[in-house]
Amino acid sequence: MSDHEQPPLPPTSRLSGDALPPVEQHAQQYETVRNAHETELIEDYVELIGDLLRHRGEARAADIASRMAVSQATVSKMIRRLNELGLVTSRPYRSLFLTEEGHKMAETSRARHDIVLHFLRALGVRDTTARIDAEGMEHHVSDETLAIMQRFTEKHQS
Amino acid sequence: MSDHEQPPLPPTSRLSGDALPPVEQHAQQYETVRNAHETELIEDYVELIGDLLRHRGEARAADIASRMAVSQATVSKMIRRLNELGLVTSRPYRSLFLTEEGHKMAETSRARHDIVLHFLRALGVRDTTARIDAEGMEHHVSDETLAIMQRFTEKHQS
DNA sequence: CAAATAGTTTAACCATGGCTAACAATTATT
DNA sequence: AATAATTGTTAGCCATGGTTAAACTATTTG
Repeated sequence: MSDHEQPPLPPTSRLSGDALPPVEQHAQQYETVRNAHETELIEDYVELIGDLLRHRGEARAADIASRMAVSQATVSKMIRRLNELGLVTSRPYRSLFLTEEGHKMAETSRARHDIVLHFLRALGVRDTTARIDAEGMEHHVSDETLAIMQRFTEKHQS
Repeated sequence: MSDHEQPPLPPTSRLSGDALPPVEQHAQQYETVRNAHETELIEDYVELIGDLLRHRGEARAADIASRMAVSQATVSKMIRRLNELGLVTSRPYRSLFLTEEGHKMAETSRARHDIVLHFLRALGVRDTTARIDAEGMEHHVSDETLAIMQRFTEKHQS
């Protein structure tokens, strides 16, 4: 369907029963996933804080806790981490705010999230399902794939 | 804990700058992702063991370690867990084998993995990227989306 | 057959991200 | 203003999934 630059597909378009990828490539796949996992949660928190600020004007720990379905203690601990990472500023009993860097991360995450979500809907996935899938998928979609998803969505939007 | 967010929420499908999903739905999204993470690694190991058995006839800890880019100690520990979970059988210093249940999990994972991978390629994603993305995405794609991906791939396969 | 090498396991450690329970501070109610 | 309720923090616990280093087993080879 896509007449975007067709990548030069390797000679072997492998089917399921095919050879394993070479060790280094295989290893790199798993490494990429592990690295994604490290930043995933951080990004989720930052993205949510950004969303809360945008829509509610403030981001309180209690809201984060209920939206993430996690205890307040967990959120509190996480906020300390985000603070150490220079992503948020927080004064006790006050709303959180994002630093410059945190804001950038939130924007990037939200953009990525939206692209995936809209793509899934354009594909024909039901809204509720699309939201759940997007939440999980967003951290594992490369920029290359993201670009393709975006073009696809634009094209298939009536 | 109680939810003091009362603003009326507009109907679902709107664009990025829009209202947050209702708390329960939002919470469920994150919960689903957390649950996926719990089984993800297990499935990756089992899937890899299945692949090694299929292609190499045996699955040694050393192979798993190098393909996962992880230390042998980590693999050893993980194998113990898989054992406790009734997914593999292992005798010390011998090749691993999958139990009935392990085999089923491996098959399911591989099928899911293949659907995502083929879908990405059909979309126009380059092979190397598709492999990396598929590895990360496979555990976060619902059955509904999976079915849609499969149909898409069949249709767009030239 | 003994020794070297390769493979496997164990022990001890670390960071992460959950949890509960107890406490502290703020805000709301009466 | 006093008290109640909500919100936030801290401390201590647990499981997971990594790590290195050392010990043990199996296999290969001189």
